[in-house]
Amino acid sequence: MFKDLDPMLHSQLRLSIMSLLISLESAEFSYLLEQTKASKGNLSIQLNKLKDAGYISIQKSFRNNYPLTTCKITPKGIKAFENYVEALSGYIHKKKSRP
Amino acid sequence: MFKDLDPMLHSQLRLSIMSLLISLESAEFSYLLEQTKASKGNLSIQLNKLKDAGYISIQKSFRNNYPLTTCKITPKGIKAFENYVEALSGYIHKKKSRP
DNA sequence: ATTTTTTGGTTTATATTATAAACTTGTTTA
DNA sequence: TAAACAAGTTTATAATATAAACCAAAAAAT
Repeated sequence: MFKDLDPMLHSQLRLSIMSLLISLESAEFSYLLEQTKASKGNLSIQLNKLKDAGYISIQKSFRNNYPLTTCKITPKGIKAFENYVEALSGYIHKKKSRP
Repeated sequence: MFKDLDPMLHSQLRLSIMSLLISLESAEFSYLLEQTKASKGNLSIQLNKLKDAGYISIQKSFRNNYPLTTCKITPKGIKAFENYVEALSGYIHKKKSRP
């Protein structure tokens, strides 16, 4: 009846991150921070979880002497996102008209 | 950018329950148990949370001498479900085509 | 007729999560 | 050179989901 929802994506912040990354070539930590309005700590944690799941890759470098964290979605991440959307659709059908 | 997802509905089991109730006039505890494949304890807890939130009403009665718990979605619950679906749609747009 | 099992749940305890607060390391500005 | 800022990370806490254990009444078995 109801397909299981991937717990890695069934989180508001992680879903927001994936939603952004799926339509961007890559995104910086600070950009994700702005867009999601998460706290830095929470964002850091959730990015690492997504990385550990293999859903994103994280590249660390420097820009103007400051650390720069850049994230990309992986093919596995794209697949997982598409699966999640597919599974969700089984839950969110609209209300049936009543007598 | 991203609307907040109502935490009361952003739970696999509670969303399943609401998804069932939105297209049924009412449903018994045992029916929800079958359909959601949840444990009885978990179902009991989540039904009470939905009731406390005003999203469903719970009617307790007896049938063949046994207790019978019957649930209905409320107008508030219908509205909340519709809002949730609306908010979600902002997250689950499909992948943009890449170069 | 009394022990055992089943029905239909509820309560309590535990494991997992999400989140914010505090901290770190290095850089720039006053 | 001390204070403020950048860009995160780590630690602690609060909230959640879930299952295990429990309970009361009814029915079935002995």
